[in-house]
Amino acid sequence: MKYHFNEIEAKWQKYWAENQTFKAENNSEKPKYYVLDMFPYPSGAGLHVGHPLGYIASDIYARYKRHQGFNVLHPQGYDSFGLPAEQYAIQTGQHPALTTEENIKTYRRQLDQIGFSFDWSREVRTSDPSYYKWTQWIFIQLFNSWYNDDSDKAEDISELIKIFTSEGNLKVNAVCDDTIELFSAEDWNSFDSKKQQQILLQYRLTYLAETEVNWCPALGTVLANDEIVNGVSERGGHPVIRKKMTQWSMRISAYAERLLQGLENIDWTDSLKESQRNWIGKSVGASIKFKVKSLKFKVEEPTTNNQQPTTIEVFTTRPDTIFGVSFMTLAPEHELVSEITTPEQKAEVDAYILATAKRSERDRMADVKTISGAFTGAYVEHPFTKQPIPVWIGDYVLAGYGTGAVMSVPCGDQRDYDFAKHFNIPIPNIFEGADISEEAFSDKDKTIIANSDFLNGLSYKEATKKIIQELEKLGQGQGKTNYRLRDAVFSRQRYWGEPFPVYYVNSMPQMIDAKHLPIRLPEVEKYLPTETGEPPLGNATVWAWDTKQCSVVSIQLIDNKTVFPLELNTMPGWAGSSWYFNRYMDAHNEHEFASKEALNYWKDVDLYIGGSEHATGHLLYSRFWQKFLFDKGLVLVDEYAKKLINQGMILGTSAFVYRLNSNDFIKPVLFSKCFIEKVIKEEKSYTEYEEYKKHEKSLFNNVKKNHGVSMISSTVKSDWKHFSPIHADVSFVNSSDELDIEAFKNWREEFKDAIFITEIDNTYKVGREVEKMSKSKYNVVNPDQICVDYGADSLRLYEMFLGPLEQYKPWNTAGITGVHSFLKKLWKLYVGEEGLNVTGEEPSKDSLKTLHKTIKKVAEDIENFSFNTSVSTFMIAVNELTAQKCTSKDILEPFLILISPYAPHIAEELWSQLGHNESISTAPFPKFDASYLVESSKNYPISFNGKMRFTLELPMDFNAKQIEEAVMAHEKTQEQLQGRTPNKVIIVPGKIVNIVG
RNA sequence: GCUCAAGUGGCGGAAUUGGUAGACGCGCCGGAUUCAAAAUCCGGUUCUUCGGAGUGUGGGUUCGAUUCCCACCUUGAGUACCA
Repeated sequence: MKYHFNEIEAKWQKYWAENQTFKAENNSEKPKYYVLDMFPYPSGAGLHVGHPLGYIASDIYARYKRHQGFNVLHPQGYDSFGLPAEQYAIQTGQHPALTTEENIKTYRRQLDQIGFSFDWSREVRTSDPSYYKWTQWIFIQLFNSWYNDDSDKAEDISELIKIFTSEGNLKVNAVCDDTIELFSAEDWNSFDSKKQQQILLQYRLTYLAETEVNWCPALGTVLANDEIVNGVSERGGHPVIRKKMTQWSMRISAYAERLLQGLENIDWTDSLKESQRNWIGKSVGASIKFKVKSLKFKVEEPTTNNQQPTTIEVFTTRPDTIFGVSFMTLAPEHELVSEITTPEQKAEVDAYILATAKRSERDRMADVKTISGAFTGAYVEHPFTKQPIPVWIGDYVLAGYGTGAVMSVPCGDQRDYDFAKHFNIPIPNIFEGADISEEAFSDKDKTIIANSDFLNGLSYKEATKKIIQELEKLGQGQGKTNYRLRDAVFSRQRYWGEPFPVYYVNSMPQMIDAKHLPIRLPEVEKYLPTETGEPPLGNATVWAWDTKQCSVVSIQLIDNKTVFPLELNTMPGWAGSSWYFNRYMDAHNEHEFASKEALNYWKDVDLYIGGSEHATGHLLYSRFWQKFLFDKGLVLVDEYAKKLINQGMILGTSAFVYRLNSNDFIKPVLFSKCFIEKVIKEEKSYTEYEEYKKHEKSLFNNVKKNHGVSMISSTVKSDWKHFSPIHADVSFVNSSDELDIEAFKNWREEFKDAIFITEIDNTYKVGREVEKMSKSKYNVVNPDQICVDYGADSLRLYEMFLGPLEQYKPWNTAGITGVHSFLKKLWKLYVGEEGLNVTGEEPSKDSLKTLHKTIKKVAEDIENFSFNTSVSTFMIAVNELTAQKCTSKDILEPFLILISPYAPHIAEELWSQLGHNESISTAPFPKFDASYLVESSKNYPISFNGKMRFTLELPMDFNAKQIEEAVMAHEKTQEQLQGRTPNKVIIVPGKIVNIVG
């Protein structure tokens, strides 16, 4: 009986589906274990061999945990809202829901054929109304919450209203907009409803605000910072400009400190935690207020009735250097710029602002070295020396960070230093013993302050502490911690996303009552923005909220009395993926996003596997939402994933043909790899060069003869080095790098008549290079064909065998024959020509040893996520058992359980052939017994000065003295020593012998 | 620039606490089987001037270093005027 993998795999995939083998129950005697893969977006291209890598690893772990007696939750679903389906809809008119449905079908078929142990009964899709109902619901909870810094958690907005009603906002310690005005209870109660709503918006965890956004005109949408790469959109590479728009934002900044601290308690990779720390960007320093002088030496008289002079607030991490301030710099966008600029400087300042606004983010980044700025004509007063300090604007100061203003200390900050040099601003030195003639001195640890009044002689730490005290006394500053983390824009001008459960009364946003959710995505004629520049939902005809009927009605009924316009933006991609891991616990609950019982049972994800590209997007936002849900008592843990592993990317091995760049040939001329290599060698080796010249001659003669080219012009020869490598589809190339010329010719019209300059043996060899796997590089390898040719078990084993899970590694289909023939050997160990080979025979000592060392190694490997080494271990074990002619059921049966997480189909089949009626999936993992590994002797490596020269078999129970005697008496020892007496003999019993001297 | 990974045969990689470097597989070479091919099986495969040398380079610690320390080089990823 042969190993018919296709039949076996189809049979067991059907069995698992029909018997719901991997369905997880929400209550069980067994301990729980939750294994999760990062949410896939079902793209139209389907899976390539790189995608399942993480899924295979998590599947092995999930199956292993079932063998260990855990109740395993291993779900899968789709992050099915997103831009590609929408862009396809724009191009073809096909509804994104249809495209998405088809893509999901393809994905599902591909996933099923690899034999994953997913519990498909819990599948979720973010674009399904029964799912996004709860995304909308969470949005409403965020809207109805504010962040109380005193209790350090989110609280209900009704609590805040109570405080406002009874005592105003003077004592409220909340995370809110910076521009909040102070009011008393009387003020609050006298405000009209609109004003009250405006104020509350400044506190809510999701709020509507005019924000400067990254607007991409080509896509007609706003992009998040992490969707922009090098100043252009990540998708499509379109230019991005800055624009002010009214947008929903998420007050993630409220959670900055907790998101940072939370990293200490989770077992995620260090590089990922580091990225999140950088992204949160905590810096400790002080905020300092500088009073603006209208005239050069006089503080401006208060003009408003609140009796406060205009001040500029700065954030600095070096308040200790305050006596080194020689100018102030504001971002050109700073709101005080127009107010403080003097009439004489107005023209210059306006021109500068205009120039910087025109420059795209990309331009600004491209030339960081160009120093530019303008003097406003205004001065501020130094809080201690009372000296005037000129105020400049410069685009090296970012409006979005800190207060958008810096106190410039050129002696201590390189950018301030460069700016001062460029504009001839004085650079006072306030550091003892520091040389600032060439560059700024920014070493905090070596700082000793000088020329700074009461700070003289102090270190950075001492001076910082002292100056903050002094600033507080003056009421002009305090210690402050700043975070780089910005509030996240939550509006997208797109169609294919979650609609907001929001309508507008008197231009103020109102939440639709949760009981009317979901608010379904309306139908539209076109998926583009409207002619007036509104988002695609502006095309919807039935998109207004009737507050009487509590339903979505035609926009023609809008009267702004009982029928109001609905929000036209949709939510971003990260909305649905920020909480899906909780939904899997209770995927079909219609009354709650998940029941208390389910949440209490599963609690959190024990193992989360996915790509590191989500480090600062999904993985930060989802932690934020989880913390919010935790504050509201809706989930039981504030970090949802205990352990997270990043799988590395599988890279493609691209194939290249080399086209000669010459106009002398009408047809493309493609050169085989050997010529290219010779060209490279040309400069290196004379003999090679001569040989190559001979080649060249016969080559061109050949070209002339076969292709009727009568002349080779001299330009061709001078252009000889100029080849263009062109990607060839890897499916035309065999394992010896030979190109299927006919297939290549038929591939694309332009190559139909191409002239191929082959190797001497008439084969055409392609060049190879490792690159990211992508359609455009024609190096994508599809798992479907591999499953047909070698089977899913081979694919699973091979993906693991390639190398460590976390590493980047190139795919090479040729190598799969190794694991495939291993599976055939495994099969043969159990099944012979006439049927099953397995007997009730007593196992041999050697076979027991093989089994138990395999149990030990495989268990350790899985615990350490070292799946590649397990595959080697299986190979070794099968080689050994075959050599031992092992037929014993006592060995072969437990061995199947070991391999079942990796190659589940073959394991199930052989398991059933051994007479089991139940699936192998929950068979208990074999127990390791160390007694089978005890050796009676050890083959000692005998080293001389650390170099191993020979080995010597000695009894295990020899002590150091006996070993030494045996070694010294050995003839090879004497041979090595050549009469010398060793200085020292190091003996580690059971390990090594090292003779020194 | 900064942060984080990683550098081992022709290739993917192994060596878990410092103790026989190159396991396992691919590829390649030789052989068996076959009319032939595929498949299968067996043997070999770091380099070598056959003394040895050897884990990116140069130092160091140690009886002993792929493993620990210092400096540097290269590659990849992330981030970037963050005050």
